[in-house]
Amino acid sequence: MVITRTRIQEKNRSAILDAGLEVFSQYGFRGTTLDQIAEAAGLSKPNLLYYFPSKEAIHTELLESLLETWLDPLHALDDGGDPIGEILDYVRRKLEMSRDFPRESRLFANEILQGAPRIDDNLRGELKTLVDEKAQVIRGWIATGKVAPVDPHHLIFSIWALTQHYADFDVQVRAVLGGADPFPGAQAYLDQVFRTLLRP
Amino acid sequence: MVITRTRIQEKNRSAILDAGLEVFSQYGFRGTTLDQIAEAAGLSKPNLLYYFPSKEAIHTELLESLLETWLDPLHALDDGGDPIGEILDYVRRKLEMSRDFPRESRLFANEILQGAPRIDDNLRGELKTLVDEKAQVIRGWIATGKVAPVDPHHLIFSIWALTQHYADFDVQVRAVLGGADPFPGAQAYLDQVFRTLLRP
DNA sequence: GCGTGATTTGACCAACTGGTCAAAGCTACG
DNA sequence: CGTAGCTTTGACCAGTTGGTCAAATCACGC
Repeated sequence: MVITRTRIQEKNRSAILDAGLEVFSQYGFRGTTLDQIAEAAGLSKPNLLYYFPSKEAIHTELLESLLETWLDPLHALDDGGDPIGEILDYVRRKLEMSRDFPRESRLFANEILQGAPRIDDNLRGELKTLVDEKAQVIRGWIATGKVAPVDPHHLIFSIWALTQHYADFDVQVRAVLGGADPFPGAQAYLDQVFRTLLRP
Repeated sequence: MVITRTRIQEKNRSAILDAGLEVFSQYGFRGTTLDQIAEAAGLSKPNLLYYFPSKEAIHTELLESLLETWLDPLHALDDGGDPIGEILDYVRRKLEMSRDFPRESRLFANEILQGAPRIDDNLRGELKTLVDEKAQVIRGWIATGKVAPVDPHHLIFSIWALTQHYADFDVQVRAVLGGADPFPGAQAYLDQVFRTLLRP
């Protein structure tokens, strides 16, 4: 079954999703109102509900498309590549996502802070499977002496923490830096951290 | 002016603050209702408002007492101590706070995610001052060759990110680990990360 | 330019929200 | 005891919330 959509539908649906991302990522699901989304999207509230059946539906669609793209960089971690280069590339890609898609990062953070009520299954299923698989790859690299021995799970957590921090805690980081763009410095610092950590 | 309080006041005020911490840290300010707090505290809503003038007042009091204690570990970073030992101790203390006071960490994360509307001044003022001061201490250690050359600001950010991650993203971390306690492993991993990073 | 289906909206609703208030209940102290 | 002041609550209020609906408006192929 193919969903056909007019140009108007295309335009308004994406305006709503963009507005929803903006507001949900700041206030979380419960803290967001349909009126806020409607205003950000430049539509009336009943018009919102012509395109989406409920507030929940907007949030669900955002979360789903987020999860899809969120793990792409980890998927790309290649068993056959140069180990340290692969990991440093992963860090770079994740940091770029924090820079280019901070709202998506915050939407995810909000969901987790609330106890992940809507994506708990995904975390325990798809995510865990993927992480376990990549942890095995890293273990292989360690076994052959190409990477210093580290706990692969905590290594992955630390990459998430360090990169997402620059999106999720952006205001704090910029406040401390006096407003300067943190990303160039972050890139260099993270490179240094993981290079020294992983050198065998 | 000394505020005197009866035992009942003492007990109920702290029950409300505890309940508020529980709910605010999960749903943020806007996403939290007085009824939720009242139920968690085991009081009626009017009774809540007998002890605090408004929802805002509960939140403000929580944030203030949080900020006070949140930076204590950083204050303790001692110019005169053993450089690498001082930094590793700071990491340890911050990780212990994530383990023992995860709700406080999440309350703070929620506030920052929302753009820090209530603590922006504090971030740009007190926090920035303290961080700049400690960054100077670290720069001194680097200059005398006691610590490898790293960007001190990003070093501090990375300590915050790595330790708070275990509180703020607890459900995700445990989902991936299959429910196991992450903290012993985190402690060992973070020790390793900063030891290798900072060794001159 | 006309008609049909897509789009938009004002008016509306019940439930919930933060907050008030007067009256009732309770407690400590003389 | 008794009572003055502390504590608790049911009833209430105005504003907000997610969501509905019928009617009005619009866009597009014929």
